[in-house]
Amino acid sequence: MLKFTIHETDKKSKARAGTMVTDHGEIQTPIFMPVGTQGTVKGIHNRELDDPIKAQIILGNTYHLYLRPGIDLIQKAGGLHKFTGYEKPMLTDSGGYQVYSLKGMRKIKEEGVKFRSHIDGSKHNFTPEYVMDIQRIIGADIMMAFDECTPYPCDYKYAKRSMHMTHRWLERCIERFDSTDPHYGYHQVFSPIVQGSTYPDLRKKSAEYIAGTDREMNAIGGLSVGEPHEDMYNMTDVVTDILPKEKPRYLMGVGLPENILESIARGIDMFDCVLPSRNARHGIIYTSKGMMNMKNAKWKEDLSVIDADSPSPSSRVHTKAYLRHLYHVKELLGAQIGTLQNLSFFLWLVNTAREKILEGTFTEWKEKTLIDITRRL
RNA sequence: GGGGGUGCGCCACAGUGGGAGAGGUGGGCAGGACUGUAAAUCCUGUGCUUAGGCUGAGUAGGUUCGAAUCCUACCACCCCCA
Repeated sequence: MLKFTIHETDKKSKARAGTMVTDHGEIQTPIFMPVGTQGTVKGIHNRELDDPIKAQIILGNTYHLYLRPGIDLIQKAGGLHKFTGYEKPMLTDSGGYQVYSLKGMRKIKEEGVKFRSHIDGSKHNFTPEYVMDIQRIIGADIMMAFDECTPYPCDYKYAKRSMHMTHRWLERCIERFDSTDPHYGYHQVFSPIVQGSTYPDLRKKSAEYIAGTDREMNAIGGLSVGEPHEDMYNMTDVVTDILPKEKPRYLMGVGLPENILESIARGIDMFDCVLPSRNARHGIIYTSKGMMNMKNAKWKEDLSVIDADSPSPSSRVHTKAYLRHLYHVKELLGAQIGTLQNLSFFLWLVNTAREKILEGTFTEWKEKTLIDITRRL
């Protein structure tokens, strides 16, 4: 069973600091989960997830791992932990996000989703039941429901219909999940996902429905797909007022550093986002003093270190001019140093938020920190 | 030394071979985007300008109403022969 303990709740916001205990280890919340879609967080090694990043849990993706290397091999290897050598907690996304991002290469029906592989165009059929089976084989500590992530903007009629279908799919996910056992001897948590686009009444309805399924944790999906930040925050607010306080809440796909702080304030415990890792490969560096586009000419001769306060040693040693050079000549080390910097910053951000919640100074710290981290250097 | 070929925009390569094209592709350079990873990716710009235009096809002449295109000389590079 998943144990979740809340140690402290902020007086001026809904922020909380807690601990989740999985069979692969503890997770101190609020937490940011680096995304490792294909069995690796792009650009870095597992041991760097421990040090300097201090990751406590990472993501994998059902759709991608199913296509390559395929579930037979993962099963043969003894699950994704064994296959990758990463023995800390893992969460798998269900492929619901690919229903959204691979639009044009899939067909959504009540029964499930027919995909065309983005690799070779081959046809595949994902049903809620099959996605549960695949995630059992992958063996992540947390399995996500198969949902439809609606795009933005999304008209009310479609959002409502999609939400109801996601709820029906959820029933099927639960039935299959509850009637099957883990393959590898450790517990797997199942998380349902709230949908409802940017409509408060739909979000409320969905949150009530999801809360009613009484699972070990809950997630909010369908946000950070291009809607204004105010909508994202409002929807999160509506939903966290309904989802049970005693269970972890996961806001899927979020986000920018400021999104994370604002969402912690609204009662979110878990985040994931490709932004720090992807942007690192594209030359965007996040620090506690602001963000930099390292490719810009302004850094060409800047021989000061990347970030003197960084948790990542390479950022304290190497200069901005050197990192810019690495990006310019497309050396892989640039992406590596950048990924280490961004992910260790994101983990620093949530860990510090946690400390401040425990100290009772979260809201003041958040307001001050927002000014720093949104600065463009 | 002789013969042949080629020279344009930051670079390379294609293309054109009397009516200009500030044209193509790639790269470089300068910006921008990226939120449960079809992404080490994608997009925009890249002669000057007072925004009307102006200048421009190795250099200098010439022929022509008109030349990147034809002619002459020179320069540079490439190939072949000695």
